[in-house]
Amino acid sequence: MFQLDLKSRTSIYEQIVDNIKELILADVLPAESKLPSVRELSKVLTVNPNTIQKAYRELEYQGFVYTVAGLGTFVSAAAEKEVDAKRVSEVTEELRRGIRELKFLGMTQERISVLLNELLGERGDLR
Amino acid sequence: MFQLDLKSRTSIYEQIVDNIKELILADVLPAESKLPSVRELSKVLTVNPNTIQKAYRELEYQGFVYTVAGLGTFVSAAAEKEVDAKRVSEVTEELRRGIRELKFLGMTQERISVLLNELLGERGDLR
Amino acid sequence: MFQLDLKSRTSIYEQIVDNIKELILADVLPAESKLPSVRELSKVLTVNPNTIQKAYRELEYQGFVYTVAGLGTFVSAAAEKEVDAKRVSEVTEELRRGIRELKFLGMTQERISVLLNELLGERGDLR
Amino acid sequence: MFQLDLKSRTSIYEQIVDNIKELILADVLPAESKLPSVRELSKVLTVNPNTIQKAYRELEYQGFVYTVAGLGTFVSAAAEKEVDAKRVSEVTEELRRGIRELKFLGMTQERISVLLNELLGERGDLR
DNA sequence: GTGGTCTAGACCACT
DNA sequence: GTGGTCTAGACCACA
Repeated sequence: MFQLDLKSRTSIYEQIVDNIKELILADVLPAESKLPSVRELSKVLTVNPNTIQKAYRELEYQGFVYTVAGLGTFVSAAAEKEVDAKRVSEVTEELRRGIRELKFLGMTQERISVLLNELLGERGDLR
Repeated sequence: MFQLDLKSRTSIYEQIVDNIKELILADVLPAESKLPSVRELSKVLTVNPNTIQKAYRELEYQGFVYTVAGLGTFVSAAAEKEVDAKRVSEVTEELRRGIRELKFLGMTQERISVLLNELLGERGDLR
Repeated sequence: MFQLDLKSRTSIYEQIVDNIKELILADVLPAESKLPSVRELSKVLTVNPNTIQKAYRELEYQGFVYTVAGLGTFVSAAAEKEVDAKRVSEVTEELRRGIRELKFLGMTQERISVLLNELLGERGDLR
Repeated sequence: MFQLDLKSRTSIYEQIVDNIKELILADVLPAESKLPSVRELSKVLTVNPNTIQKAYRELEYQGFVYTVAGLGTFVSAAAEKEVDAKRVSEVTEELRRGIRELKFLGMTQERISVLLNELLGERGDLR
């Protein structure tokens, strides 16, 4: 399904949240499709079930999935996709900092540009 | 100098790191200028000296400042050394996350591309 | 595991760093093996947990171990990443000092050269 | 005379000691020649006089110089140059560690060899 | 004065 | 259980 990077400093449950969000947005997991059960995903990723639980709860809180007791967890229909202007400007600020830091570290503008295009292109099939 | 948000989920020392990096990158703290002493900043921010020191140490690891015991902590000259590959890959990872999140938030690849080019152009005279 | 010399002029956390590096380099602690937990080692060495953590953090900075919060600290695989230029230049500096000191001590350049070649040859099968 | 590297983590007085030892061993400062006065060197290096004092005291302790009150500090006649076997083996151990670490960091044996020859050659005119 | 280290002990988040 | 952060307060070495 996807891979975890244990060496990353982002916590495991957050990585799971991010990856599943990505899969949903890329339509690999379409609306109303069923997510793997907690136990199942727990085995696949060799991760503690509690950690999966936490990730699913977070996804639910963020409105990406909903849970039906006894049946499983399902992808929500796309509805809440208004662009959150506030969050956008926050992330923009983060990107600004990152780019500034790359300049500070001595990368030329050209190399940064190449890098950004690569990053943008990754899984760039989101339309 | 700047303010801390004690309610924030980012730790105090990280906030200090971020803020000081910001000041350095914006050239408010120019190269070779002296940072406030650990004890001084500790008083100003009403934060334990150990916490300040942790922040300063982190800034040193990231190459933003250098320390002379008995004298103080000073801003490093930008990019005076070889490009720090490790730090670059860390920042790259941050940018990757940011770009991904903009996609989450519903921005099209094209709009993101425009945004990135704007950001890259700012103060583009660093070359 | 190893012993500390409280009378030494090198700080406790540095001694811990050095000792663990030694164990890793000698493959006593192989890649992916788990280090003792902070609290555990803290008890064994009768040293404050903060001190152990400082040592572990330093080892992480130097690329010898990685940390997963909630799981533990693990030995990194050797040279899995790009050669860390920063760390290399630090070690180079240490070597420079060592060679200089041998000259101080009266060894001729030729004898030093022989010595270095011997050292380089040891376990030369790493290539 | 020589330069200090404030960014180095070795303390200033230690750098001074090392540099002067080097000058003595390279015979730039021959036996019985006079060292610059504390005040003089203090100005040249823009360093606190106390720091110079400390360096001179250390050099005296190590037998490299002697001080005549009111006259100045002078280089000792070379006498104590028996190779200190114990110290040699300590330094050798440090070099062994450093070389092992470079291997760990992914440098090939050949590159290390080149590096060591460079280091050995620096100021290699010690005979 | 400066930074650096260490302890004791508390609290939090993640697995 | 794991690591991570923070405080309060002490002591040391260097400039």
